Amino acid sequence: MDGQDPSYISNLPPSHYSPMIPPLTTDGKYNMYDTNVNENKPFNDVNGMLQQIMSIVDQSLDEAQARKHAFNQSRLKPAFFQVLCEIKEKTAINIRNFPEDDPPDSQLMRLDNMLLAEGIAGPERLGGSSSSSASMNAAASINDDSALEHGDYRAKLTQIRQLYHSELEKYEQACNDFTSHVINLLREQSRARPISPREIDRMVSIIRKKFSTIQLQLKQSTCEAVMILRSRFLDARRKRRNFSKTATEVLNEYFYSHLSNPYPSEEAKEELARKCGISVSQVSNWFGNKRIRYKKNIGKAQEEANLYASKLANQAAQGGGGGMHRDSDSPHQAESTRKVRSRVTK
DNA sequence: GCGCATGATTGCCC
DNA sequence: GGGCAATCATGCGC
Repeated sequence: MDGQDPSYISNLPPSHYSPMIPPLTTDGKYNMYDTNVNENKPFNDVNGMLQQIMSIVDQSLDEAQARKHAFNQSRLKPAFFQVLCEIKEKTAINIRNFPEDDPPDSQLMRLDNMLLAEGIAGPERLGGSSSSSASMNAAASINDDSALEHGDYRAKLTQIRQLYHSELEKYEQACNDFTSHVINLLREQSRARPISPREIDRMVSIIRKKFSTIQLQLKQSTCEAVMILRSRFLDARRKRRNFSKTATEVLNEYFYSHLSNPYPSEEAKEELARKCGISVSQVSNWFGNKRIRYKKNIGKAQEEANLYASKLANQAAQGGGGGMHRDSDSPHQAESTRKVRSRVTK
């Protein structure tokens, strides 16, 4: 197979392309004296026909329509059509020259994946990005300012999503309109010149490819907008906010009640994060800072340790407790402190 | 405005 | 990858 469109072969009857061909006479020739044909029309000789076709663009719409109708009725049209088929075959202006389908665009796939991950493409979900919403929720719950920032972020993300979908819809509509317009045009033209259905399909795929390039640009700029929004949000988060008093108390209670080993497990960090309304990494930061600053200022830390120790003792006496497991209750506090001190001064 | 407190970041080590 | 240490940047009380 040489890739040639099987429906486009020069020895096929012209009727293969056009249903508007006049009927054949008994001897196999076209009826040149069809009663429907106006004998006064200039399409009755080849030269006149060519001149009329060449000048059709200079005519008004009505005149051109009338001329087209006259051409379609002409006795010479089948022969003319046959000639065009042969010319087309000889000059190889046919399907074999079309390139094969391109492989899926990796850039497009990347953009699609990103838009999906950010919650821009795909089904709408509350809270926007799944990847970032968890940390944002944690950060946002700590105070009203960041809650506002988070709400603002989500609102802007929703705005981007809506804009993206409305633009996408517009492009798809325009693509469909343009495609059907071209299909109609080619079908209309196929009455006068050889255009196979496969060639029309090819043209449709070319148009769709052009429109997908526009969509690619839309996806690209949407991704950029999301990235900018995200970096702005993260910048805003970088502005330090002190933890709430309760959060600091919860963290300190854990720290001083685990002085012998102030290294919360991943589970403990998660529980502390949940209790304090902060993220796990913020808990890690806090403990990192606390350990270092405790070591650096052991005197002041000792006072604080005693404070929390007596607090915990009171809680224990009342049958309460912090709710989290402690490895050192108040009677052992001094011992724990000593352990840490020895660890510090090693 | 200044100084301290404190959360976050960075670079290094294990 | 977690922890440490230094540092940055901001909050906050005075």
